[in-house]
Amino acid sequence: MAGNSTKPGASVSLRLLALLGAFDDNHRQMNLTEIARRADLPLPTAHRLAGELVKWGALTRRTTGEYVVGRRLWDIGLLAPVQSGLRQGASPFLHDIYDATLATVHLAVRDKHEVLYLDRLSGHASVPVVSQIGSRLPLHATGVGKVLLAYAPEDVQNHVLANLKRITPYTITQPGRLREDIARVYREGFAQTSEEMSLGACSVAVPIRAGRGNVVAALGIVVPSLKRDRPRLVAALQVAAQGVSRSIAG
Amino acid sequence: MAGNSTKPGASVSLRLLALLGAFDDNHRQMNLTEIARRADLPLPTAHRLAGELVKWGALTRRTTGEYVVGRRLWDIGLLAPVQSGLRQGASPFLHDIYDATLATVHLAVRDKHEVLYLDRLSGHASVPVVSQIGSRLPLHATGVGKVLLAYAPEDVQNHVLANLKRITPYTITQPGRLREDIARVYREGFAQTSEEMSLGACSVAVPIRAGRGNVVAALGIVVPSLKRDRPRLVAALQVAAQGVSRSIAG
DNA sequence: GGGTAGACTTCCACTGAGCGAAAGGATCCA
DNA sequence: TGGATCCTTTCGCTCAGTGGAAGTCTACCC
Repeated sequence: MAGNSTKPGASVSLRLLALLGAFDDNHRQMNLTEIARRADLPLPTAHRLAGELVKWGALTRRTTGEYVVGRRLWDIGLLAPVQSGLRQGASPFLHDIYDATLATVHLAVRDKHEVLYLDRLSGHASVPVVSQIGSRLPLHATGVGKVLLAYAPEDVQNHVLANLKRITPYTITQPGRLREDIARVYREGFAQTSEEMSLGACSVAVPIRAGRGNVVAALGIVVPSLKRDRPRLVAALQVAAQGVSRSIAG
Repeated sequence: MAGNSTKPGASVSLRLLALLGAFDDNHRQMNLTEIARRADLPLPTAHRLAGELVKWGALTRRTTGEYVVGRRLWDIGLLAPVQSGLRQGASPFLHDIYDATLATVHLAVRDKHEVLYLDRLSGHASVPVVSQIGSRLPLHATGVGKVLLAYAPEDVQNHVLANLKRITPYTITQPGRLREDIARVYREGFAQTSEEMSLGACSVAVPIRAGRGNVVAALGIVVPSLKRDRPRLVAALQVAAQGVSRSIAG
């Protein structure tokens, strides 16, 4: 850019985007100093750029001085065709499952080596869960994640199996055990977890297939405990998954 | 910016943001020429900037050459605290209404002189409606809009009443009639429309209040026709709106 | 009330990043 | 073959952007 930049090669655009990229799931609200640090920009630069973003509506500045993502960016973000066909097709079936089970229901896809949550339904009485629409969680510790992992290409499986991070005491961190687990998922057509992602939460999930069998997404629910409910939950999920498949095929 | 710009005063940031701003509800997918025209940028400039946005993930380029909003922007947009308290608090109640009525359910707020849809539920059998999450519609032609208008400050009401655009043959375009209508809404606590926004769709809506009475949002449903169902629908909505109020207060 | 620390804002001289007219491809259709 | 439409690249000019430094503001402590 112009002038005496300390980092020639970084364009204004990149700086601006770096500034936006400083926001994530765990940093939804930051003061100027923190943004500058995370975006790796000098403070005056961050100040100027953030000011422009605020003026346009991409960011909003709270009265406390902290910055948050603005409504205009929310607007534009919603225009993204992030699986919009899948999401729209699946929406009614998510309700159906919710009605039948009153559990938190998830629709997720694999994004590289993580689960990306596309949609989520939860009611008055559902277990509190960490996932939010748009958030990403590890493949190996969630129900939908295990499903997506079971049907993922081998290189993805290998990468994930080589990096099993412990999240709770019950997270599966031995590659061998997880490999067995996802082989079972592949055979039986559903996955389950027991407090592997968060204590007090168990989950069941099934694949959603498009056309001639390839898995494009996963449908799952989170409940406080599985006990003898599992067959019923799996059945409900499988019926719904079939419906979603038909819906996105048409 | 640097160089021989034809429009001194327009910073890179503004150009970049103008490029993003070219996308809206009716322009989710555009070729380079159209983006350049809508953003009011020379084509080579648009090309360069769009390239940077694509590289970062703010836009995605389809194989056809058309640009769409990218997943990364979707991600970041979802971090916006756009009434997230309201949306989370209201979500279970939207389900309740959906379960009770099987109609399309809306949660909306007023954004300046328009309705902004925050959330929407619709099922297998719902009437097709134009609204989407994040979209804006006129205040005077929708159920939720009339509610929000009825409780809006006088200057907003005046502005809207002075600009009543006809959308269907049944849209109310006479200021006098609409003023009466919203006075009735204020008195009776609910609004209705009959094919004023789209043919074959009627709606009922009620206000959601925060704390000591001020209206912060509206809850509405869309059905093919009202007939004698109205009292039942209004009752369901009012119960849910009470619940939302309590939920966001706590 | 003086001192110190931390975060935010403004200033300004230097300069290379960004600009866009123009030219060059690519693709399509008649 | 020739025109139409869209996309991509080039290149020399120049001013928008940069960030160190200085100034402001608030909070907290002794």
